[in-house]
Amino acid sequence: MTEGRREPRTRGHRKKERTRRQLVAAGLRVLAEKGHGLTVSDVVAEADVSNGTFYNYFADRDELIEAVAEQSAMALAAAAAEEPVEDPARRFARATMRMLLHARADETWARVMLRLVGRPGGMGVDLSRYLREDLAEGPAQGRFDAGPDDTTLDQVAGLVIMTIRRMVEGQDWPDTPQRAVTRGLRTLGVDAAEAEALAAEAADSLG
Amino acid sequence: MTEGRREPRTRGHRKKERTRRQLVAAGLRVLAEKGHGLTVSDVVAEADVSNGTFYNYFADRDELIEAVAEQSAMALAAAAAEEPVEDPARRFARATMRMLLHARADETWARVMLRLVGRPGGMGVDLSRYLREDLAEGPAQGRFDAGPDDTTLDQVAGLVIMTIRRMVEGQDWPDTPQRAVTRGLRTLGVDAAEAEALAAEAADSLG
DNA sequence: CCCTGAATTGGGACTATTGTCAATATTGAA
DNA sequence: TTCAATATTGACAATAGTCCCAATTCAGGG
Repeated sequence: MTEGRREPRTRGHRKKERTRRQLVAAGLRVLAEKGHGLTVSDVVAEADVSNGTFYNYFADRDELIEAVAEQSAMALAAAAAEEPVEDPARRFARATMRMLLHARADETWARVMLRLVGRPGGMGVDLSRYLREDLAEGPAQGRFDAGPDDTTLDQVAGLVIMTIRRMVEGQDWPDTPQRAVTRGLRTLGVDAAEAEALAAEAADSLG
Repeated sequence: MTEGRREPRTRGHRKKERTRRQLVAAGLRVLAEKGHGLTVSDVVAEADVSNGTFYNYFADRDELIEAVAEQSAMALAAAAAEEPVEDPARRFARATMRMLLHARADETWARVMLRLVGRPGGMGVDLSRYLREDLAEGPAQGRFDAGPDDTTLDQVAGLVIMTIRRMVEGQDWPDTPQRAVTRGLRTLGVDAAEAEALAAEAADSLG
């Protein structure tokens, strides 16, 4: 959107890009260790660059966190995409379940994802993207009853977000992820029985 | 949770509580004027108290913003509650539409609401509360097909949040609020035709 | 191959803001 | 009036974010 350093053109520039990766990697480590009290000072110390350099790559502290989260989310999405699951509904169920279980297992990550909702560009990038792909194929295969219009996408993404939120708040039950996945499938037009079955299957094989 | 000064016991203490209201009021003014670049210094200057006093009432800057947002949301909810609308479905449609239109009209407010999602206690308080009331009556009147279980609540709240988000990002259409309301009603079990009608009615009378 | 100039990145001192704390002032009750 | 509890204050420490200058890199022309 704003800058998005695309396609480093020269090999020199490409080498410079390493600094950004250093910062993101350092951010990930610091975030993992100190949870949410992440400090720019910590990160630059860990990455072994100066304070000023940090702001050459990120507008503010949150933008680094966002980058870390995006990388994390992408790793998850990539893992989901590697599975050769044909049925879009089943793929959706598995990807969503994977995300919810990950959120439950790693609270820091979950909180970061939640914060992303309140950020300008965040999340339209990660969460939605990996959902949109599944949603697009559904109707073509007669799996879902509606195309992935904006509102449907909002609703499914919103369900995931609010479910993560519920888990972070500790107001969840053991079957919260499964119920959320069931809801998501039903929202997409999968009938009740099948939605239950797919969600249960995903919960069994991933949980 | 932590302290929560509840029920001022003496009239003197009650008088002291005025400081908090001063701060929230000042926060509202500053927020309205300087948008998001709100500063604690600005607020304490506006409220005419010292820096230290601020932190007697709020753990950090965001907590004040949260309080301001909560007050705002509550005002909205109160306005909705005053209307003598019997039908829970219609009431839900109107309240939700009101919120979405408000978000569209006041971007600062919308952004603040979005940030609330990523905060510890925020939002479970405001958005959910005013929805829950409507959701609870629906089944009793045979209006909705399901009780307000956690997942349903998550899904409706999530839809509202993501719709606000879409509007803030500028990726909305003129009929985005109406479509979101329709979706919300359908999620609650209202049939398609009726959902359309109620959403349209709400859009007409409030827009 | 080596200059040169433009452009980009790195550095770190500096400013601004947030958040802490111990001392002080105010309040309510006895 | 005195005491205990609580609110207020402003100086202080920690952290975020800015800015300008030095170092590096690249392209192009001797």
